Amino acid sequence: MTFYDNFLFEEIKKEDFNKMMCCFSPKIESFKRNEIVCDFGKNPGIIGIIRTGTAITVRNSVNGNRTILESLEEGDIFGEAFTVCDKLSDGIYVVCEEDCQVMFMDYRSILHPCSNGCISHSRLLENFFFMLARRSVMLSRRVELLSRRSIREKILCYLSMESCSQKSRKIRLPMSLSNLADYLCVDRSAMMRELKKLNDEKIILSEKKTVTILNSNIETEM
Amino acid sequence: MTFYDNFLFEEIKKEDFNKMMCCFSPKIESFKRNEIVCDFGKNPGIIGIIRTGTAITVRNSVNGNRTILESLEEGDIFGEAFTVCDKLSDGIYVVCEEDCQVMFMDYRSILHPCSNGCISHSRLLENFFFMLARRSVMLSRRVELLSRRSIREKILCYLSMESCSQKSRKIRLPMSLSNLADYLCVDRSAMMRELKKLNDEKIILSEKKTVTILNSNIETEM
DNA sequence: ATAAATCTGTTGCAATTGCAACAAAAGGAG
DNA sequence: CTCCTTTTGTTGCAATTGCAACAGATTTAT
Repeated sequence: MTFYDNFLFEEIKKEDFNKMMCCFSPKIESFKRNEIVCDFGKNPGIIGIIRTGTAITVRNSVNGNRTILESLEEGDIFGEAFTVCDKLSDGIYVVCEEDCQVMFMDYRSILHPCSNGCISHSRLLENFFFMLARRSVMLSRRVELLSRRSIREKILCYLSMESCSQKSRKIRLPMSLSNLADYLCVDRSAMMRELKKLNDEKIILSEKKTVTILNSNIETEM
Repeated sequence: MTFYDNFLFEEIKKEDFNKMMCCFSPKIESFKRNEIVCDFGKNPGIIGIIRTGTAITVRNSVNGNRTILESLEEGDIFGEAFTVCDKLSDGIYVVCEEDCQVMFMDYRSILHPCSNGCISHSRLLENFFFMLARRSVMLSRRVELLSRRSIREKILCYLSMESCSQKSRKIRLPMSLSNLADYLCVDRSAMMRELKKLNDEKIILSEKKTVTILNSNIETEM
């Protein structure tokens, strides 16, 4: 997969792409597991696109809690939403999970039509818009999840969402249980305890990274 | 304020606006306090713009918890992020706070250039993009807030954000304390208790809807 | 192959939080 | 002004959650 294959350049001709690249002057870098891809505290206004590999957006607070704000995969875009209040971007990083390659660009070069008058710029804008909309949807789901008041509700909400997107009652967890706890913003051991309870009550059946929803009226319980 | 004055139509000529309105076939409706402006469960794919008044996006879960997902003010746009998984839009409503007037449109009519070939459609798209970006930022902040593990951290995070956007240590709360508790997704009485503690510890000074941050290193405590 | 690191699974205990219930204050409607 | 609704402020108690600390399993690195 090349950067050209990214959804951002969908329906844009190769020559227009190359022309636009000159306007954007993008930087391409590679990262290994656990390396810091981007420190928002130091790079406000930057936009990155994951070409290969995976990464996570995390916040490390001074009292030692690590929170996973987002999971990033091939083709995902990051950065455009942390460009408001510098203070709040502090402690937020993108960290490489599986070795990845990333393209960095400046926020404004996408927004403003290039002086070269690249013909496909409006299409680019539209694509970017779609990506933002998708991101907005993802964030809404996240808020939806985090607004649940108890660990049980968070787990069930998460499973319901995954079940929905995986189109099956049998869900394969896309991350480790430790990371899931960080994602749900709860204590890992407390989450394990709750998972066990849900198993005992025969509401779910979980083994390793596979969870099956047994109780059919989960949606109505949330 | 007319709909034409909305940010969505920034830099779009009045005649182009009128022409586009034919393509969008928008519906304009008025609402009184506590009336349901929109039920996402019944209207997927709809987009609304608040012309006057205020509203909130809430989710009523069957076990009686009410969660405020968003506050909507004049010029705000809602709906575009709840168009994924129908099941999850269930129980989510926009409810009128202060009497308001709303314009409803179809999501797709903005995305796709009208067949009439309205000249300003690309500008409209760009404006819509900005609104989405702003929304994305807002949701990120929300996730940022809700990912805090304790009530104390949530309060301090909220105050820090408000202080940042109000550019002052003396903050005027834009909602009632009851609504703030719903916004932070915590029990109201527990929040009151924590507010009292913060006052006792001289970290904040709160009286009615005015809160002053006394301790200067709040950011580092989160 | 072996060591090191990470992840899973458990538990007791303490702290935080939610719940229920109430009284007082404030705000709106007639 | 007076009633009625909403909001604020409090508290005891029970339930949930986080913390700390393990041991075993699994994965990754050398």
